[in-house]
Amino acid sequence: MTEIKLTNTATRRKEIFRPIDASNVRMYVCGPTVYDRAHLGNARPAVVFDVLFRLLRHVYGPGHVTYVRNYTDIDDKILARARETGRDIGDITTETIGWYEDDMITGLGALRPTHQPRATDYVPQMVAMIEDLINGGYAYVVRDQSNNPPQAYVLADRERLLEAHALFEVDKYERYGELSGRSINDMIAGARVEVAPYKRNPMDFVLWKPSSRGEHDWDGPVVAGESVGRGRPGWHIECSAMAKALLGDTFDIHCGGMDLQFPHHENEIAQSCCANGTEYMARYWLHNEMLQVEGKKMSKSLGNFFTVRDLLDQGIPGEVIRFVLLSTHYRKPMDWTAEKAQHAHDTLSRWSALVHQRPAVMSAANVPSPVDSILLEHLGNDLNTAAAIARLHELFTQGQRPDNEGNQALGALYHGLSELLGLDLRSFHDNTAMPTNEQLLERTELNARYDEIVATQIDALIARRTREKQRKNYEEADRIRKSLLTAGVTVKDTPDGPTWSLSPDFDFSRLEALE
RNA sequence: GGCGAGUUGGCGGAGUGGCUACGCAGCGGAUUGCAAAUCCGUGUACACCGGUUCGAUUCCGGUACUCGCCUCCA
Repeated sequence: MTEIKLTNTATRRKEIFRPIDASNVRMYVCGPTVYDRAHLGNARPAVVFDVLFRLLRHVYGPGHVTYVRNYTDIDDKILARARETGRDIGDITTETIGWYEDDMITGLGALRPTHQPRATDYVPQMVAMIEDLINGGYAYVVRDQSNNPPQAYVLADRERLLEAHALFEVDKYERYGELSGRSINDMIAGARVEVAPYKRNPMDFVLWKPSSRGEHDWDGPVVAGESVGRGRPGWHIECSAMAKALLGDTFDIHCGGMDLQFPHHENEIAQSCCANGTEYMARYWLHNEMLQVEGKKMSKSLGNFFTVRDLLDQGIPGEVIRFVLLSTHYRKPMDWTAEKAQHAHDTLSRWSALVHQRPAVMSAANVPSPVDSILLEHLGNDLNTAAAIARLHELFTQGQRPDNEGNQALGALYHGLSELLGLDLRSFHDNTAMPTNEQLLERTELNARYDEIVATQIDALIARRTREKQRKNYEEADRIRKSLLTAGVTVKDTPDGPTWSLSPDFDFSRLEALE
């Protein structure tokens, strides 16, 4: 059996993965808050941990891995969006979830997780967990009686202000801070947390909070026969409750972005361990590093981000996005650049062209075959997707041989790529240059229509050249190709006929001048 | 202020206490009517300063720089 090693944030070491129950390996990934399109940074964990899911399925069997990725569908940002647009919250979240699945599953080729729970479907479980925490002495209920309520509150909300918060008391969990390597004292020293006079410790975090509008709320926890009041769950308890409901009190692997390590994951551990009475929540904690765009941090507040849909709409195939995301190890910061997209595109084009040329490989594509052991070894080594891709390059070189050995190498390339990295070369067809960042930003629907007209004219010219070639009139054929090249159109002859691609400096007006 | 990560050849990007990563680009050659693709060959890279060692890019310590988290964020 392939050995899988994973870098465990909890121990800061690379460890050999040993499942709690090999017949049901359980993993949880913190999913998106569904109020808007997923951006490129959201795609990184979705793609990287999809590879982990594929690897676990390969090693333990597809029926023996349970993968949960949640949807946070109740949150301040969603409420704000509903208020801004006047739309129903359920409409917004349902639509956004549809987008997410279009982008990640259809667009980027991620497998559908076993369960994709919506937080709002698990509120009773959250309430029960909060009750356990309060009854166990790990959490407390306070009423916010501060004299200066935020301006946002209107008179009608005054009553709500007296509704209670349920807070987790971090001092009651001695291992608080262990995952992120912080002590509570350190955190307080440099914390920029809101000063909330009703907190026993500034680091205490909310489990249940009153709704400011009395809408979209639920019956709260009941302690000693008395209700805490209507409201909604805090963000952290959502994941604890969903993980418990679908994976059990403890499970194998918990994944998410580095930025969630603290406070989100720290809080999840505190809640789950205290409520469930367990030593640990998950055995292995995996965190992916952040993604930047052209050397700058991508963040919503800076407004410099691309959504996955932007890239897909503007001519970058999902396979290219996925390839770029996997070409850097998940624990390293990675920079998204247009140049990388171009390189990824060129590589996939070459691989796919060769695979398409081999009937033997194509006809065997649907037949299961052993995955290349070196490839598997790289992936088992803490998801070293970059090394795995290097191995695929080697298989590609071997695959150039026109004999059976070449076919086998190519078959290994094909199968490894499709099964473990999630990239199917058969569906990859693209011959255009990747857009530059400027083009990405400027392209519009109008441009797309314009491109179509250009394509028609280029096709016509190439057809002319083909005719001239057939008449062995090479001079004329070369003249046409050279002219196209001047305009930024590169023509290549392949066994299946000529294809063309545009260079970034393609200029339609120069093409017209040739006519 | 607290916590943490990183710095590899022109670029991207793995990895290792001594042995070619890999890809792109470049250069030389082969092949193809010419191109493209492909093939072969080709680069004494590991931020800096110390230490450990027979030997360090790889381990330890320090310096510099970059970045992230601590606040909704993957």
